[in-house]
Amino acid sequence: MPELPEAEVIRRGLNSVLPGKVISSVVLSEPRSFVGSDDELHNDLMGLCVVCVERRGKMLLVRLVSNERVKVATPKPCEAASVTALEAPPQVAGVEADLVLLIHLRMTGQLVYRIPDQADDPALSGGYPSASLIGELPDKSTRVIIGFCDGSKLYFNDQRKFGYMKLIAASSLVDDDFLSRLGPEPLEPDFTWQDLRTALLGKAGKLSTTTIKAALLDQEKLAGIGNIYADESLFRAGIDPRRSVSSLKPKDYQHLLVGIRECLMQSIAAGGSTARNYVDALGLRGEFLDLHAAVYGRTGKPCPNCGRPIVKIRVAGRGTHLCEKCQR
DNA sequence: CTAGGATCCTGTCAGC
DNA sequence: TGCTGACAGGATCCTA
Repeated sequence: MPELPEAEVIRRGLNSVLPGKVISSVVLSEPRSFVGSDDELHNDLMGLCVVCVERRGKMLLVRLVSNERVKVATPKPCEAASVTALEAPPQVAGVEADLVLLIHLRMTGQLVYRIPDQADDPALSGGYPSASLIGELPDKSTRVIIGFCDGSKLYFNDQRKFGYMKLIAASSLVDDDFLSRLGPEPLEPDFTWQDLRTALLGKAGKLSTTTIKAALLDQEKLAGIGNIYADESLFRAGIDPRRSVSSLKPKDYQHLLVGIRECLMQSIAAGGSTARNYVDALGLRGEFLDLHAAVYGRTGKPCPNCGRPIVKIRVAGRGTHLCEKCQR
């Protein structure tokens, strides 16, 4: 399911094609997929020009300016070590982006960018893996279609309608219910294991009885980790997901931070991951689960470390995979 | 403060 | 073959 690495892979893909494009049409076939559609807010997208695409946790942010005549700055190249979003708002011809299209894919959302009559150009697509990534669009999972002046289109598909788009003023980003409560980014270069411990212990501090699995999934404590990377990170760190955050030693948090970073970076490099065929923003199949997953989706298969069967249990209301020998 | 469950929604799959 | 129920899990909301 789309987590931080999937969002980042999509962000990089879209950021390589969208900047400079002017929105010429918006088709909304599922009102609940666009927050504020009752007010026909989506009509405000018309005529806006894309500045850049950023990411915060699992959320994508498409920055837009209303003046379509402005010259768009060249998007910054992506650097593996720096995937930070919400940096200083980009300047376009001296004007800050004034609107932001927020996109959260939740569980089954996907974004597909298509250029008609250009079979040579690979379609950009990413998110939840389903045939809609490579099939004819729109289809029955298509919720929003954003058309651009050059004829290209961005499809927002979402089988289960949990994801959403939302248009807000750039100045209101700090007030957004979701964004304003998000925890720190684990891939921030200066994010230390002490920061990780402080974040996961939360408000209750050393008295917290929350399980480490629940804490990792809590976006207010740490941004971007979902079920797959929580399980994989804990395996790499050798930590039992049922342990409480307060029982973990400094060494555990050191190992955990390394595990989290390794998982996320490997997945981004592999083009993301999902339970089935994952197609990244360049139309390639993501390979994280195939190549690097040790426990997720491997119930009953041998632990790559000790050979004992991976077990699946329930922790924090989620399916949780672990090796009971290697994780203590 | 926390845990746990239900909720949103649809597609898939196991079992009968 | 076709039905039924369980399951998938991101985030929110409610109850205990």
